[in-house]
Amino acid sequence: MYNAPNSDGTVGKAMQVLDQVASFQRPVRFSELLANSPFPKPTLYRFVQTLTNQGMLTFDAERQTYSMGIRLVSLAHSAWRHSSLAPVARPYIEDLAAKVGEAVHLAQLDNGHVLFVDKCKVSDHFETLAQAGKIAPGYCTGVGKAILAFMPEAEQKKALDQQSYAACTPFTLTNRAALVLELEKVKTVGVAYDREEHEQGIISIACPILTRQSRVLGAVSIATSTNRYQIEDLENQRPNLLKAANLIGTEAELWQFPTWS
Amino acid sequence: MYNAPNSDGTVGKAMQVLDQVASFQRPVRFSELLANSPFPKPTLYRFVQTLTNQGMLTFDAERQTYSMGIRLVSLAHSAWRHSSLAPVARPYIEDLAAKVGEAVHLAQLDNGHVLFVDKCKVSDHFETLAQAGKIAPGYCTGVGKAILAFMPEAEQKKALDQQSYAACTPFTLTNRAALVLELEKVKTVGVAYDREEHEQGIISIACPILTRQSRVLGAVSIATSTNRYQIEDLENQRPNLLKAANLIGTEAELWQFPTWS
DNA sequence: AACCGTGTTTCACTATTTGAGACTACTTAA
DNA sequence: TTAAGTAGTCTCAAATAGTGAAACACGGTT
Repeated sequence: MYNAPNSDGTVGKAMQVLDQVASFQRPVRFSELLANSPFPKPTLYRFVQTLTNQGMLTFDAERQTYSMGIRLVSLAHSAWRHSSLAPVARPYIEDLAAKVGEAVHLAQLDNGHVLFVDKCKVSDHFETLAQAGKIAPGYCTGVGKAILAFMPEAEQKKALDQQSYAACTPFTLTNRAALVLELEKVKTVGVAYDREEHEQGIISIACPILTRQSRVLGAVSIATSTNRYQIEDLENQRPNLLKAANLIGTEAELWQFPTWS
Repeated sequence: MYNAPNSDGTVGKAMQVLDQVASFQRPVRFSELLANSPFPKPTLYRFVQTLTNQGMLTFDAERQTYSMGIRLVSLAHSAWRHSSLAPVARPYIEDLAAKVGEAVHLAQLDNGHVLFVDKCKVSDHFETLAQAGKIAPGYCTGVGKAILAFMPEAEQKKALDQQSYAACTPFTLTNRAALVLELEKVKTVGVAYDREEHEQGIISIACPILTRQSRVLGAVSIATSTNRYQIEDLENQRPNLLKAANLIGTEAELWQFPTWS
């Protein structure tokens, strides 16, 4: 997903290795990495060593396995605090979650994929950290469609090319044409719906977070289960959702001008 | 802090640049970076370009500023899930926080510095993400001392060399000898106290999380303010703290976690 | 028009990366 | 016990990628 067609140098390759380790979702041995690696043995070996030195990976000497290093957690702390909408949006999504009594998601788009940067659910607050950082496809989620619909055309085109259009559920839009049509509707209506397109039984209403210049920063959504509500019920929350998105948008804008206005 | 005495190659330098951007705690212009950089202009320029391509940094074209990229958030998500104590410890520290009604911290040691991987505070649950990833010194925090005291001698020596021994408050132990003495006490007593050594008005009781083989994985602490309680009051929570640490230790072991050193 | 401060590009020079292969250490099979 | 196998580490000449002084482009000031 990140491995650009033409890599940029040694650093790019190292990042590729990082991704690879991450993709295993568990501690991994050198030989396992090697088996799925485009790099020859000594090259991969050096990368892994370097990354370990740097704290981007950690090596368990007992088990001879590598996993993601905690330096990443600390770098990401910084990223989250200073490059995501989450810190400014926090009070608003909390508020919204409390008001509607359902899960509220906050997302940004990252290379065509929806990155959940925060989540707020009244019933169990502690799911938060586990969810922030999660990645989902853009073409079949409410937040994804909301962001895509409001992107500048050139960027949108690029992002649309990156979607897989795999059928997550029977309701998923599985081709680009259908998605484009849907996005047009989203743009005129102002909100996007996820009608069980990503996960069966889960629906959501999402709207983009825009600056005053109509640049899309991210999206907020209210998600719920079909056991409890239907799309029509979510529709009732639309004013609340729009208000929250609007507040976040204006505040984020202010926050982007720290000293020099 | 991470830039090993002798850097490892291009990748190491790139990471150094990442750290530098992170250290600004805000979007930063190229020239600002250049001013504090050991690298000549074009070199730095290329690094910044590469890192941006890779999604490790993001560039705001309007404002001409760089900040940490959201790819880091997604990589860190993986790190947090698979290489930190947090996921296993979560239920226990929540439980502990609820029982004692004070903030509970969970930390690991990373290159001599305490990395807070989780935090739980009954009054406001949502501070969590903002706190996880925070870095504090090892020599003047409860969790830091608890971890240091129980480290294998060789590693401990290395970690002690990395402390700055700066006086955060009038109560800080400001030299290695004093700290070593304290650590010995900690080791015999089994818990460490932070007597306003890091921040004035903040005290804590901390204890290490150990495996059955007495390998130290991290530490938990209960922190409070001197406005409400004294060290003696925290002492009463000792059984609860030890029990939680013990439970986390055994559970973490089952999960077969890697070492961090 | 001349000047200055950013940010970007060029290009010859050089240091780093590269990877086939050799080597070690440890495990399994005979 | 030795032989064969497997995972991990090291070496070194060749190739590549990184380096940075200098020069360029661009917008804003004086």
